[in-house]
Amino acid sequence: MSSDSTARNARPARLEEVAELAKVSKATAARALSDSDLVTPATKQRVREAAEALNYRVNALARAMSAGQTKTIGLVIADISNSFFDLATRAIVDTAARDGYQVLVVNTNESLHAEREAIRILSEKRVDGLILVPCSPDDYAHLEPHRAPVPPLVLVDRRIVDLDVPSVSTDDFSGARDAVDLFASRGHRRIALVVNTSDDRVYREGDPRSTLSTIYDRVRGYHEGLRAHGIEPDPSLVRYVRPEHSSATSAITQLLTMPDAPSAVLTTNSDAALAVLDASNLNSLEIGKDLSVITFDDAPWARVFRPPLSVVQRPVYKLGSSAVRLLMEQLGPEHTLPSSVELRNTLVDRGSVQVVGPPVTAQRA
Amino acid sequence: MSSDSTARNARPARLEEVAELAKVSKATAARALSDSDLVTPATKQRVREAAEALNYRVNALARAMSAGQTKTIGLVIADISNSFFDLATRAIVDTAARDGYQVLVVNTNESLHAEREAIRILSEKRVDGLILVPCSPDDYAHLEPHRAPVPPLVLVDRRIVDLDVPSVSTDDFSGARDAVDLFASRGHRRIALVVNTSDDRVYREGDPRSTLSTIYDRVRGYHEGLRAHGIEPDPSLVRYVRPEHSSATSAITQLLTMPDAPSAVLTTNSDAALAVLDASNLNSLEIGKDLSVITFDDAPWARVFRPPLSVVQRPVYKLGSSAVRLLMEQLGPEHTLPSSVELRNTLVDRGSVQVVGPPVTAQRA
DNA sequence: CTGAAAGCGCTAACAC
DNA sequence: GTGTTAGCGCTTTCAG
Repeated sequence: MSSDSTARNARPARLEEVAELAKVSKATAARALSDSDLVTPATKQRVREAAEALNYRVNALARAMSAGQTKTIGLVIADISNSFFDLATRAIVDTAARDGYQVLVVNTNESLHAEREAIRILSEKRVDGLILVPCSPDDYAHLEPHRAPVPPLVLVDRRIVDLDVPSVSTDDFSGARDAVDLFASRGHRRIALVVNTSDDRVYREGDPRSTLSTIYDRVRGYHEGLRAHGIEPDPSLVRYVRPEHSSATSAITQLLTMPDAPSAVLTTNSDAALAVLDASNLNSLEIGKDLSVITFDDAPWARVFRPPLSVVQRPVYKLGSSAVRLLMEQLGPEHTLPSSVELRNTLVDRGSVQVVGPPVTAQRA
Repeated sequence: MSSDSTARNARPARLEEVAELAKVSKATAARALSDSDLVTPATKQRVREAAEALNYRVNALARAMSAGQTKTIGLVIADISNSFFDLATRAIVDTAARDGYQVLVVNTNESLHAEREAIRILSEKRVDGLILVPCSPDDYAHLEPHRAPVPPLVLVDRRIVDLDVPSVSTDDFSGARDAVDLFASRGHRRIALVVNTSDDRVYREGDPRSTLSTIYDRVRGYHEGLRAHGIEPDPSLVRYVRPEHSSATSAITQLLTMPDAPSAVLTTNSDAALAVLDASNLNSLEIGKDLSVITFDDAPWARVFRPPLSVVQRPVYKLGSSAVRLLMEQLGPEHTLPSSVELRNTLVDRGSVQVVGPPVTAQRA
């Protein structure tokens, strides 16, 4: 039944063939298909029918070559399957589609080498722009607009202090501070912080260039929260755990079973929270009773858990869609370099923070 | 400090410029960069240095035009942010990268129209192949190799009965049957099935063409499980809920509070499980005690939940990587059309299925 | 309103 | 070994 012109493996029809069938030139055919005013309605009609008959599809490669744009953006993400990045990915894919762009996704798995490779490949494929979750706070030579041939760029989630590139992030300093404030106002004094990261470097006060910005902000916010309540920071209450669930669980077990163990834990993402819940189970600690918990990121299970988990809700979808918006501004005719955006987090107190003493109010500086 | 040739917005260097700088022809330059044997080591060196100096990046578009392949595959997925598809996406992106392919991702949000558009766009962009989670079991004219100019195709997760295209799926019939078998062997007789789908159509026995294959298989497996234990199917125990959490929760509340309510529930994915847990909370039903639960898909939170959830574990990562493998076989020099693959599920009994009567063994037909 | 032709940057077949 | 050249399929002046 199928005509040869459309059979499998048949080279798809070219514009020239459409033009021939419609008995016009390539130029006219092209104009007709792009609905140009310079073409007679009758001619347009003939061309459209010819295209339809041949099942014509423009070759976007050829178009991109002459037009100078691919209508494709690159997304370089640190870990797609992270419960946070997957929603962001979706936001980016959907938002970009609305603007007529498709998204070429590369996963770096938090490897700097992979990041460099990804950028090279996406540059070669001539993406019109790039959205990137950088994996290092201080190794960014490959991102410098003036050194490498990098397409217009937007950073998501993590900022890079010395790099003059627009970024979209969330106000994690306030998020962490507010979480600690909630703990302290309910009487907690031994408040732990579990930082989930595959990066080895730890927070160093006043040195935002050596830790991922998300981590830096959260640790700083944590300290600020303690300070506001006159609580002396105890380094042993801050733990860095790797993303692998098992290693995180054992590190946290150690935290929860140490002498003078914390009564409250703030975790930097929902995977770390799961590790805390797991460790609590293993050590027969009841959440919301023996141990209070707040986590960054409102995973779908957080509100269903018993007790429902209190969280620092980050506007993940908006993070992604804003990134696309910033990129589109750069791609627009204005060619403006947009300024960075910091979105607000929301502390949602659901039930995993118990009262252990009389209400306490912070003494903000 | 930056030379003009590499400054921002400067058109990236072309092969011709590299050739000029190295004082050779384009052809030689091209051969040198692809490390061909036909070039003197000395010449190679010169060309490489020239390329380096100009920060040369091949234009993959131009290469694709003459080479006839883009080294890009398209991924058309029904819902990226679904806890199941995000891992599959990652598997596909990672596996493809290992074969030197990048992935252009499009989300259809379960819309047939979006699916058709996605395929058109990806065809235009000349992807070498396509991995697709189809959103309809019976509307597939746009997927027919002999009707439309569709690139080599592999279906993931969902099969289409009458469409001769390789697919990768999991053995969900057995998964559902085994789950019901476990329930029944522990004495459950009122066993419900909660099907999470955005498709309106319901299961019709013997009609695998009108329901998504994943749903068809699971309902059939559920029935088979009941049959093996001599339990009469009760239509009121099978509920179709839409993905939106709130509507799912209310539908499930209705199920759990009806007269002669089920003592066990099997859910077709982890989102549905969350809705069941939520509804249980709202109605003060304790999981593993008042209500037994098994769910498809081993979400990260399932084993941390109390009691830990028993699940039908699907090999999600392998689902994705197998899809890439099947696609690569089609793209290979052999041009073989691989046969479909069905991966095995694993029933993991963790603790959300209680014993309500004496042990019972199935009477398999 | 329509057509002819010059690129876009690369690869590969064919000369030398 | 290296150079020349003809496409790949489209868009877009520039002529008419």
